[in-house]
Amino acid sequence: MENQKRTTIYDIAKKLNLNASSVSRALSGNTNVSATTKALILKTAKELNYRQNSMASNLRKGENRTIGVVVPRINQNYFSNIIAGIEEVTYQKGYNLIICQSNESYERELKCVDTLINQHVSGIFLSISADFENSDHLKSITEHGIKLVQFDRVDDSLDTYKVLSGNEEAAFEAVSHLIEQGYQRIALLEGPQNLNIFRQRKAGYLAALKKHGFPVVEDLIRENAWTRELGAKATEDLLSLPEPPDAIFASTSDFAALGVLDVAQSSGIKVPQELGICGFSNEAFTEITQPSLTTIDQFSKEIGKNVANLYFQKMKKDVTTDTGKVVNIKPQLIIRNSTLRNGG
Amino acid sequence: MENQKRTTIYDIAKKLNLNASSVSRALSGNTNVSATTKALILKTAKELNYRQNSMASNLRKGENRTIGVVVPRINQNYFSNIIAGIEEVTYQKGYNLIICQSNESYERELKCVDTLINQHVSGIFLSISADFENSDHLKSITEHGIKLVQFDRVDDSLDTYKVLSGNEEAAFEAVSHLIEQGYQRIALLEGPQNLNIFRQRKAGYLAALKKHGFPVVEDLIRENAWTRELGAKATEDLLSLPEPPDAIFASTSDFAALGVLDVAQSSGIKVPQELGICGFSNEAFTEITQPSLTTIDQFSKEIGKNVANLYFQKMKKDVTTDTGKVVNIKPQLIIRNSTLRNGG
DNA sequence: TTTAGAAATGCAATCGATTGCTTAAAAATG
DNA sequence: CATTTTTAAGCAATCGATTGCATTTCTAAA
Repeated sequence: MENQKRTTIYDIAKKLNLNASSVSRALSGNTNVSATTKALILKTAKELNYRQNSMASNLRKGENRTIGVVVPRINQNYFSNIIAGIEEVTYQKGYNLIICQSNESYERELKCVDTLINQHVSGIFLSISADFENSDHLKSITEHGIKLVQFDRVDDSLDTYKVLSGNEEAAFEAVSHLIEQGYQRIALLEGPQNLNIFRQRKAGYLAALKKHGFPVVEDLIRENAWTRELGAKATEDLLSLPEPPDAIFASTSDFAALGVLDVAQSSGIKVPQELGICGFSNEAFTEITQPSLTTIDQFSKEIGKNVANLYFQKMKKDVTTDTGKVVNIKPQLIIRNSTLRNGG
Repeated sequence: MENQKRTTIYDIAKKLNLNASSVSRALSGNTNVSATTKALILKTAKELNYRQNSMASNLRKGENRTIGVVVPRINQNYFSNIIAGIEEVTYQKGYNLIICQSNESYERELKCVDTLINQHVSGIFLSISADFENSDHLKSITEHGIKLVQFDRVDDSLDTYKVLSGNEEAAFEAVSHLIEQGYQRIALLEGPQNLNIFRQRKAGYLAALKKHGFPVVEDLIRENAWTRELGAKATEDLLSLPEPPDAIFASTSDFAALGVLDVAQSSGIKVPQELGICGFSNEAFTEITQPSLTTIDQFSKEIGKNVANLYFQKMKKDVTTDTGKVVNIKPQLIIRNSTLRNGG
């Protein structure tokens, strides 16, 4: 059962006293086969349990209806939803997905890309890892004639297809909302600045402060606070300042925001009265916490669909596009109780 | 850039006035090549930006270091963690993963399996979809010489490699715990009975009742309540009974348990005093709800690792195995506030 | 210097499917 | 019935890498 040879078109041909080319034509729905032999071929193919060898077929045809996806982690809601969105489109087109995780490691990202290039996939959809160094491997992708679509965490300097998230505007909106709610000292939890998305979110934060005439207090900006634990740690630090913040924008993730909430609750600080909290990504749990968390929805599944559609060149009408190579999905601020201290 | 031909070993051979076979040997680290030419070949390979065509290589060698994974949904914590676990092992072995979702559709599951067979993957790891009909496609997998590992939702009748979860014991434990806490009328939210895992959980529930001399009340058993909404609906029904339950075991999922909690809170019913709630799967949010939810951890990442290890025949020692083909990962009851009405 | 033995390289078939071209058979036309 | 046209089927090369076997080159021992 292990080592049996699988039936090929030659087996079918031999059994029917035909040439393999006729079998191939019959199976691929080609016209140049008589109806009777075609029926015969199809019948014996089923009998012999024949399956096309797509490796041979792809090799000969020089095409490969397979797309590689590289994400930092698949067990994160945000990314698995994107993948679900991608898959919805590629499935319909009859394309296969090879999904790889970089595990936020640059080295591993390189390896993933390498294997995908060797596999001769026809497209690669990629979101770069946290310890991103340079984009030689991305250039390599296009150099090998493979279509690259970057999404979310992209290298701006490369002229590839991209699906972006309007991080700056979203952060701007979030901070503006906090200001409108009367918060005066708004802290920022920021992510690794080698990733464009975190730079953009910080820019949005700064822009909002500027617009409303608020000073930028360096002490209120904390680096690399993007897990629940790191968020909690940063919050403890912040709250022990002589002039502590009255709101924290966890621009890195909802997990960081949860860490903030943890500390607030254990220190008896009232949210949203004494401390406003805003996260990022609209993870499912943000609706469940007490109080529920204000956050930003990025429409991850939509992002995924757009990535795939961009690949297939079928863009939706209702999205912003620049050069025809870039799609912007506007995120949405979801206002919940963690920042609502006056009626709105 | 699109249609350029990729360099092959023949291009390298031609440039160096060598035969392709030498190039192939040099690149595959074979011994029968002189050190000088080997160095030369490696150098020009890099210059010409050569990448092995794995389709050609696999075709010739008749092997394919690729494994297909079929899951109902990847944007569910439980499954994406399993995949993460699988990937951790397969990555080390230099295997690629092709991940497919059946979206809980039997028809689509068939298609996934079909494509994977055509791709000549060397293994398929699969968890069957909710509207499972029959396992002809699974038989087909092994008939084509592909090693099949089923996990979680498996077809018991097939003699394949399996990683199971001890659902019955877990459910038994959970219900026993509820009984110990003094709950008297324990309701069950059950899932589609065509899936073995839900049958097993029900069996565990019934066994626990029996052992403690509790009657089985049909009215307290509700079918197909496995989303937040359906869980809420079922709870409303249950609570309007003349003799409502004082505990609900949402054996289907934590999402259903969340639905139960929703209704309890909106009807002012105190949890755990007036109503005990227990979920299944230990989703991340169960720790966050107020009160936190008692649930069952299935060690999903562990399951994934074991699936892959079973494929590679390297089993851990600390797990139960039957015939050497089945691995059991014992789940663990996580007791939290939603069922703790006396000190324990 | 000759020659056995080892090392390096070349040759050609192979994996399975596809496809341009040629030939054979059948159908249509005069 | 002869000829042209259409249709069906076969032949053989191809995709790119691998590998058993044959051949050449080199090394070292006689």
